[in-house]
Amino acid sequence: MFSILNMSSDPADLLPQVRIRLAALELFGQEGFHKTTVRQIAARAGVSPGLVIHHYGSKDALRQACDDYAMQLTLAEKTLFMVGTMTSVGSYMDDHPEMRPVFTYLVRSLRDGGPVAEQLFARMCTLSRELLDAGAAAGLIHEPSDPEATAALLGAMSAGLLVYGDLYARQLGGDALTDPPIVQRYTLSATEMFSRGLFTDAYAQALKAAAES
Amino acid sequence: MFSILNMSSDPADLLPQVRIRLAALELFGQEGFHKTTVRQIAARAGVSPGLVIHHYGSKDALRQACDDYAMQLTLAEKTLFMVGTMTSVGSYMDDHPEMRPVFTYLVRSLRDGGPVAEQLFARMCTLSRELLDAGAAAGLIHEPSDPEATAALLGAMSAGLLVYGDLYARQLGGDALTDPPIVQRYTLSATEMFSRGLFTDAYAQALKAAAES
DNA sequence: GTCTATATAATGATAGAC
DNA sequence: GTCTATCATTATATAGAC
Repeated sequence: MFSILNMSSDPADLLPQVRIRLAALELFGQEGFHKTTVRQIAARAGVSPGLVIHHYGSKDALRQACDDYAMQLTLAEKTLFMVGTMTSVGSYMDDHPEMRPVFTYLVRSLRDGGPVAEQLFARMCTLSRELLDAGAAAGLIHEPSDPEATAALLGAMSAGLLVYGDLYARQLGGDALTDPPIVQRYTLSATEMFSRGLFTDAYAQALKAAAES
Repeated sequence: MFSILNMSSDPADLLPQVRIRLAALELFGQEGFHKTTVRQIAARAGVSPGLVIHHYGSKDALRQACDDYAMQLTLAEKTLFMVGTMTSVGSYMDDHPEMRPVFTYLVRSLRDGGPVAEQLFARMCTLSRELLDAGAAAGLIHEPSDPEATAALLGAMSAGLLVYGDLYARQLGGDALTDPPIVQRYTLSATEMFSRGLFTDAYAQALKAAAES
């Protein structure tokens, strides 16, 4: 029920508990956990500092609530956090603006380390592995000799692009990874790198021989 | 002069100023700037908290001193921080154990963001570009159609491997990226990915056509 | 449930003796 | 240069009125 009334875009319609959690999610994501104070969260949520603690017990427990909330939301979104689908993050955010703070929060968590980062990273590796297997089955991808290691490598690369997307874009004279000209150059160069490859055959064989010895 | 006496391995031989900076470098690198307190730094350096501030003026200025020190040391080390040479980091650290805290500090800085992270990232992109050009000139590497974007992509991937090397290794059942079995699997899978490529020709052409439209 | 006011602890930084 | 002692600020968390 209430499905028609759902999703009011006015924050004032939300319960204080929820406003507090959303405010914390935004601030933790933008400023980091340690730099964010309970008072800032309270101010942004429009409540008193005491109420923040009253509802969540402690600042740490509030972070846990944000972790749970963010992970729950992204478990439903399989396509996020993959190097191959990185370019579609921009349009996804345009369609789901309410997910932007969640995305920012998770990227920040990935940077800060901790349990959420481990979960996210493992998830990115699993997704990479699934895409790898599906692609191989469909004849789109050469089956790697060590799929597990290849998937983990793709996971680390995806994480790097997620965390350093802005620096990457700035290196190319843009503002964000989701800017159309940046997306274009990213897609073309990544496709090139992942198809033709970088190394010539002679170089690859020399490297392989050296590694196996 | 004093070259023969140089490099005492006993921390107690160092000036308090230097011990303080080294202690801060280690703690900032391991725990992060915000979580590290002046008192912790003082305790590790074996001095009083007051002396830390007396020598460096403020905690922020002390961080700046660590930044300068770490960057100065790595400017001399061209080979560090490259995806291609990632596997040699382990043996490099074995030969230069005094560089390990510096390495940890820089990886932490890369995670925390800020000016040092930007410098490091830009440097990794520049190094990637140089290796790309040199490899192309030597006939080891296919010249990319967009070398700048390709170098930036390699920079982001390198950063990801640096920051998530431990998670990558754990995903493969190891402890650290520098463990021999992990190095072996990394090298083989990366060589494969960067030579034969992942995508089949048909898939690559389809992707390229979609991106150019 | 929500607020105001406050307790308590820890922090960065200072002052002054030696 | 170095220490001890302390200040002033800020943080989380609590207590009690409404």
